[in-house]
Amino acid sequence: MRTTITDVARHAGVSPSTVSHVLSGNRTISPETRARVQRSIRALNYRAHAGARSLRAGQTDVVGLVVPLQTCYYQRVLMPYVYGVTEAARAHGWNVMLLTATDGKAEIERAVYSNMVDGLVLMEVQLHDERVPLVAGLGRPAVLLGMPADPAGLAYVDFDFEAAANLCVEHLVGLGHRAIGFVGGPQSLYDSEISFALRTQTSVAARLSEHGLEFHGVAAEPNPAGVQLALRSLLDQTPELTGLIVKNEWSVDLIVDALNQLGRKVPRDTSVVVIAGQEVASQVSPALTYVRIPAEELGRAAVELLSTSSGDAPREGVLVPPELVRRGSDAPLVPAQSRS
Amino acid sequence: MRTTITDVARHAGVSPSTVSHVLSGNRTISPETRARVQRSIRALNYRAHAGARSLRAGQTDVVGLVVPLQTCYYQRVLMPYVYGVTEAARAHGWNVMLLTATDGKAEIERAVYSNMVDGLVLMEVQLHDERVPLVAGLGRPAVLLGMPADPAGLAYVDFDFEAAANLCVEHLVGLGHRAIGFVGGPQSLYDSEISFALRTQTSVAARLSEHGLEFHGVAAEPNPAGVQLALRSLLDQTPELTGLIVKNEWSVDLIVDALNQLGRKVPRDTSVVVIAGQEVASQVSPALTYVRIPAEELGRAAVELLSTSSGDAPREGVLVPPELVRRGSDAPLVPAQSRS
DNA sequence: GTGAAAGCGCTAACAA
DNA sequence: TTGTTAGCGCTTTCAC
Repeated sequence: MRTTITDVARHAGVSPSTVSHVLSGNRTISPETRARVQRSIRALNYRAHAGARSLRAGQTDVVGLVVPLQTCYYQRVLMPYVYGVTEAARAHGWNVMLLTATDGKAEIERAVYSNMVDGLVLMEVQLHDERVPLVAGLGRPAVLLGMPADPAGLAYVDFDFEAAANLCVEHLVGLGHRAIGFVGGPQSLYDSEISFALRTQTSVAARLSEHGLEFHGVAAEPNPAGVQLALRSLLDQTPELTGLIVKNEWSVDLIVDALNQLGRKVPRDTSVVVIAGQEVASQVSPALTYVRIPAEELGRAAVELLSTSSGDAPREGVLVPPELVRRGSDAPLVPAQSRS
Repeated sequence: MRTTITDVARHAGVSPSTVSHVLSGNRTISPETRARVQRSIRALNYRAHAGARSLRAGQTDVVGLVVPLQTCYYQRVLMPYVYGVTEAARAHGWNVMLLTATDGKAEIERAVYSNMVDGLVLMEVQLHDERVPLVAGLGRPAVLLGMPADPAGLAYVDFDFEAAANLCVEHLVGLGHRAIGFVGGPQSLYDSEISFALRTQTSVAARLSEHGLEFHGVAAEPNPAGVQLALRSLLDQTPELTGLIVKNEWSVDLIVDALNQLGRKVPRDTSVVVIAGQEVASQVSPALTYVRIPAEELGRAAVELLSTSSGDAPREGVLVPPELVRRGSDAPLVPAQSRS
């Protein structure tokens, strides 16, 4: 049998409402009574029934985390976001329910309409994401972890991939490079219009063009063969490339190898700058110059924003600015004829 | 205002109990009434209030997934398990609540005693895990995703790491290798007695000893420097090694490189066999001979086991047998003097 | 085949 | 400062 608030009340010799108020703290209780009740709570190991509480209070203290897990190979990138979200949620006294929306909208609707969650955090937001208008119409606090083309009045948090792309271009151009290539994620990311993938690529192209430079990009599938294929095709078509911007979590540990196999030394022949999460970038040897995606912080920020979005005012987005860390895979351009 | 069962009843011109029975299906309802009610449900977009239902029914249809996320660098390995668990849970009509037990037992107790979850799946089980006796005493269905020293009557699912270790040893011995080294996970895994880490290492040592061979093992920290350091120290102490068994998710993509840098070609000088999840092993170039850890299947199996553990009978464990896949990083031993 | 009504455990408005 | 009580939305026994 469950321990109920009535059990505690009986044990402490008070009424249930007194116990309730000791718990919630919104009534002045005499110190003695409070102490006695708390002792009983401890003694009986009492916890309020979450269902009853949510029925009565109309809120659950649960955040729904919507993660489309079907993109299997993307999983290793997702975990730090999840971690950030759950940590921040706990700090607010909230629990996290995993909504792996393979059926897309249905699961979200169910969770909200059946009052299982108070609010939502959406991960893996696409540029044109059908979940965004759906969630916007739900009338619940919701935060997008990723920037869509139209946030529909929802708050969002994202890494500033445009600025990151620009930073990479400026860095390489500043080192004298004029022929700069781009290695992007798997084609499927672009097909499904995953927000960051498109934004990064577009910005690289735009900023190169501002410098009067051409854009040379490839998509690389998430495996060794795919990366090698992509690199080869890129360098076959444009052998004069001396700078490489890489936004592809799966190629990071392969890129230097692949370049070596194509007869290019890093950074002597080719400078490489990577945009990636820390856990990816820091695994690699030799250390790569990179722009870190602060996944965990982004997850945290999403929950913080959620805690603010109870109001009805349409919320704006937050873009976290990038920072470039030099780690030795980049070097000033040396004219070909003067190389040792 | 929420849509309630009473709203639906009114809309359909029946009583709430009729609606309830249409939903649950445990009463014979005339086809016309059923159709009318279902139309109303559809029309009003009705979903039962999860809290009310759990209050009344005494169950939540929620599974608590206990993931100690604090071991940050371990995150990339965890996701496939999470995926398997959530998929299988959905198939049972269950939701998944993420319990990132940084405070260990407190969060588990809270979730159970406040009736937020019907059952538990524990990940990252340690050999002597304080959560195991705790959960065993909770009287709720629970499954361990990992084998502890004493399951305390709880069901568990795990990969058969002993068998995997044996398989690796036998394979290398079968190829003629007599000096075989072992590269294990970070020291912290052994310190916290993470079950699989200890079991693997112990089994490798035991099986080697059965063949009259010595055990030479190192722990490697999860970064390039750590792996190189570990390998160097291993090969400094035992330069005659020609076979290497690797159970370290972070070194997989570094091991061949590191061996090259130490002047050893794979598989000519050194044969390498890896125990790792697919998403790790398949990312590497050149392809490594490996024993795949079927993380997703293990997650699924845990939930299946949970669906069976409603009974009170103490449950037994399931060990999933390993399989070795040859991919080219191993070769028969060639005596040193006959090498080209 | 269907309806009325009690009660799951909790909170808060109302009483004292 | 504390107790009494109604009712959140649902299921299910009991009655018809």
